[in-house]
Amino acid sequence: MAGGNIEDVILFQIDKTSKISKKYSQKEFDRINLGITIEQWILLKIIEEFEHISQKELADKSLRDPASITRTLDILEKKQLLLREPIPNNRRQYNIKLTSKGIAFVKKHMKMIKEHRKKSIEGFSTEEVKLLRSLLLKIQQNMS
Amino acid sequence: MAGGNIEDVILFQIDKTSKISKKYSQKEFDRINLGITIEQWILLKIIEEFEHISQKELADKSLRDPASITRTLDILEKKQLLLREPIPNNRRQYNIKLTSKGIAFVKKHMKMIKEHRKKSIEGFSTEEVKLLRSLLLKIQQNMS
DNA sequence: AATTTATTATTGATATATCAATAATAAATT
DNA sequence: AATTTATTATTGATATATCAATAATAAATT
Repeated sequence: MAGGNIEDVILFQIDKTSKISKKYSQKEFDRINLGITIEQWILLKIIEEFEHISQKELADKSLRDPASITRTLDILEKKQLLLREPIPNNRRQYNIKLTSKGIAFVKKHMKMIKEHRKKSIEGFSTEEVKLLRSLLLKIQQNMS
Repeated sequence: MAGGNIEDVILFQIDKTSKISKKYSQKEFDRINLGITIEQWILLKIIEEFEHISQKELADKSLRDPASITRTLDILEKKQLLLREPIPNNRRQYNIKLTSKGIAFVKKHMKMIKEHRKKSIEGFSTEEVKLLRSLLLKIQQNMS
């Protein structure tokens, strides 16, 4: 193994794996004219999980910048998939919630998403998945 | 393990790991006023490895879009770290090469980059690194 | 209670990501 | 050799990423 080859760098392979996987899913999204991006889907999914959530929490959970969340929420709000609900006695935050259209949207496409997740670890043993997860968490700790 | 938690999704953890690592490196870049981004560094590194390379090849190796490469190269050319060298008898491609300033730049900061790579897999056995790499490659194949 | 500090969301600026369209031209085909 | 096809780099449009600055206001301190 040559020291100078970027393909030998684990962080490069991690990024590459993430890019390839996102491209795969985005192509499937486009193929069925889903009308949203991967990043938008992830936000919808997080909101669905937590029922209601602030923009700050969304930024933290998705590891994105609050500014970026603001803009993506604008898009999803325009698509009527979610709404910013005012919080009584708190005029600094909103409760971000899915609309009924948003809930139906997530429900409708969850099966496809689960297939992508499954496909990614096809041929893996339970042990391998566990090990992979623990190694990834270890890197996250190392870089935090 | 609940089925509905996005943190349990391997692809999510892979992306998270990549984001955390990039943020770590970018912060270090900014701390020493390096003046470039991670993406820009990666291009410089690939060009350094291959000595000269076309934009198409750069796009393939970095898994980025040719349009994105065009724009990032404009920035790096303005910084005088690289140049687009015309190829005789080929007016469609360029040879992308580092300038002497670019070569010196990569050489100067390579030590820091190697420290980041090392830090990411701190506490890993040789076996674990090998296994992690093979699992990542397997996911890449699954999603290709 | 008044003042100070910290937090949240937004906007502007700049870089990156991706698709589609285009121009130039190299490569393949007839 | 002339024509067709494929490839490469670029530009425009739109989405995302990040930092810095800002406004609003909640929380903490005096």
